[in-house]
Amino acid sequence: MTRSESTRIAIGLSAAIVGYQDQTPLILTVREAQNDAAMDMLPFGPFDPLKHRTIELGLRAFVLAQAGLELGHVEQLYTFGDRGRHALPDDEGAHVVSVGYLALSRGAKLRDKGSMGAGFQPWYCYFPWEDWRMGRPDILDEHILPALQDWAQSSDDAHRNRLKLAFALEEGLTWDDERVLDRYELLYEAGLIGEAIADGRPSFTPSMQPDPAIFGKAMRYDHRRILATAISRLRSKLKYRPLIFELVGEEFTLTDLQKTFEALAGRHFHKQNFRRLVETNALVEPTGTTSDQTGGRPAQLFRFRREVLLERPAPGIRV
Amino acid sequence: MTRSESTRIAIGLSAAIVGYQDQTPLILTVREAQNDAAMDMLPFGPFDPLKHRTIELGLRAFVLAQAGLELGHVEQLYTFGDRGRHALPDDEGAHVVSVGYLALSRGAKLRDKGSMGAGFQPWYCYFPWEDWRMGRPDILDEHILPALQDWAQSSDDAHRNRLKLAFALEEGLTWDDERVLDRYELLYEAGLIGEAIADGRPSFTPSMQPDPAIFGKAMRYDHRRILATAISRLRSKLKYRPLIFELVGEEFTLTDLQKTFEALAGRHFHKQNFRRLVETNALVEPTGTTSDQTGGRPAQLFRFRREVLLERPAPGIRV
DNA sequence: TCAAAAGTGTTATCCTTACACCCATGT
DNA sequence: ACATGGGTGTAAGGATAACACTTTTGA
Repeated sequence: MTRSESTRIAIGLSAAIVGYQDQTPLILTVREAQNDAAMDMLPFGPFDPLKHRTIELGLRAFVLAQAGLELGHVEQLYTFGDRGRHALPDDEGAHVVSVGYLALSRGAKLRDKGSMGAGFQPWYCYFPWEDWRMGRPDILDEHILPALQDWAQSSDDAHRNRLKLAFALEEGLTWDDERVLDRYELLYEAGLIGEAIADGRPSFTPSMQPDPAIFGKAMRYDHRRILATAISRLRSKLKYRPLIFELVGEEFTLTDLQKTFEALAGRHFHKQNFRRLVETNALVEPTGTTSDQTGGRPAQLFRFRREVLLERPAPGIRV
Repeated sequence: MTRSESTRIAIGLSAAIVGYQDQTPLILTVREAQNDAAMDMLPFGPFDPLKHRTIELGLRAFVLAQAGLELGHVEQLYTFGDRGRHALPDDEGAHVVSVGYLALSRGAKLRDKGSMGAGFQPWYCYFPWEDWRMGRPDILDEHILPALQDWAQSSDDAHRNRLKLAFALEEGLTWDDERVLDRYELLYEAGLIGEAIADGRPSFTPSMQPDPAIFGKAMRYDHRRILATAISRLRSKLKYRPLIFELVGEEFTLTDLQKTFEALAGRHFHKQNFRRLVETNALVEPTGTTSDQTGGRPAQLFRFRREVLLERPAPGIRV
């Protein structure tokens, strides 16, 4: 109950900053050379309560300073305090608690190929199995699930059941786009991804480095876990908050909007139902103009009806 | 990006530990004498990463040491890092980041009247306007809403709209039992509750101390805000996770279960619909025995079907 | 005239909500 | 007999999921 015995600890901030361009959800990563390969991380930095009144303000400031980005919606994800969570290169015995954030940013542009430093990267290159827009990914049945099943065989019931639910392995279960974190954690525990090997976990297939085309690109520290948390949260929140409008332009066609939504959710939606939901919830209003950039019939342009925020308790698109 | 420049900070843990007895949701508070009154706080203490591998383990340990309680379900709520969040009595310039937790505990017993120290207290004595089980609380229309409306009159549109949504002030809007935090924050911003006065906020009615029978009992620091967050989270989570079974005994009647649920949600549910949901989701199974403690027809006893956790992706009771 | 994409009408189904009613026990 | 609380059937209304179809442009 006494406060004075507290240990002094360093607070780190990690940010999953989401953008969107050309039907591709993007995530801001910092790329670093590492013995003739490259390693990605999320932007992260210290939180200094002397300089910033709240953690969120600290985050906005360091992202602005480091990447020149103004953030829109920002929300806290989770605070990790694991001691042996990761070995820091410059760790002189500081104990680190790290606070993860999700943020949205307009006008993101894809990183130049081969560039280092900060840049936006398609998020599915870290989670290829999460993109079902071209149908169920082949890598699931060809590589991921066999490897996971192998591991589960020699594991316990609890693991087998988590596997069953997270990957919808039984008749009657359906793939839940929100379970990104569950699936990532299972892959980690099974020792199938780079981070597990880096953390010195007993790997089930220790002989080979996991193929990034199958198991995704590894990230430094636990940053891919934070990203998984961010995607889970965003996919879930889109259903009851109009966050999607922070990623499209001021004016957009309904197809634009749907494509953006589908890119984030990683799956397709029924066109008519999507439109009805948007209309029923009064989320958009026509601008009166049309766009002929479509290739076919020109599309009506819409804008976000900001007023919904004042009218409805939970405006979103639950599909 | 460099870690070494981090400021050293103390990490505090605050826990909202929920129990249940006799149709009353309880919360563990620590009561302290304060110039011939008493002041309640949540149990809180420092997190020491040298002693505990994760924050959650640290929390379990300090609750066990301090209150002798074994916790069931534990989940993180939010991390606050406000500089001027509250003045600590023994603050020698330490900057505090505090991590809030929600936890459930079986077998809680109501605090002895007048006792000091740790004990379970009905949570509605901190939020009397949140208990709608005996109908819409009179204090809302008689005191709370008039005071809030007064304040909103001299405030801006954003405040008026938040007020409208949080308290369902218009035809077509319904009281949302999950918006506990929204409502608390409005009362705080309006300067209507004790904490706002303690924090030196400009009070709208500075002349009188708020009546605890109307505006609830104040708590130390921002602990009532953490409790509001906990209630919001718990009410929401009950709808898709079977947490309710951590608060009832091994065996229970369906009416017991419903009463517990209603106590937490702060409102009544349709008996048949509640039962159908419990049955449809296969959450319980009959033990085959009956209880004649009921006063009327003896009731069948049920137990939680643990297997649902392995079968269904999101088993809960959405009413 | 055809391809491409926009945009719409309608139905079958399920889930939610609420009504009204019956049942088994103690006093 | 009747009060008390346990326990159930069923119908109305609304939300959801999917079908197939028409419209408007550019090439």
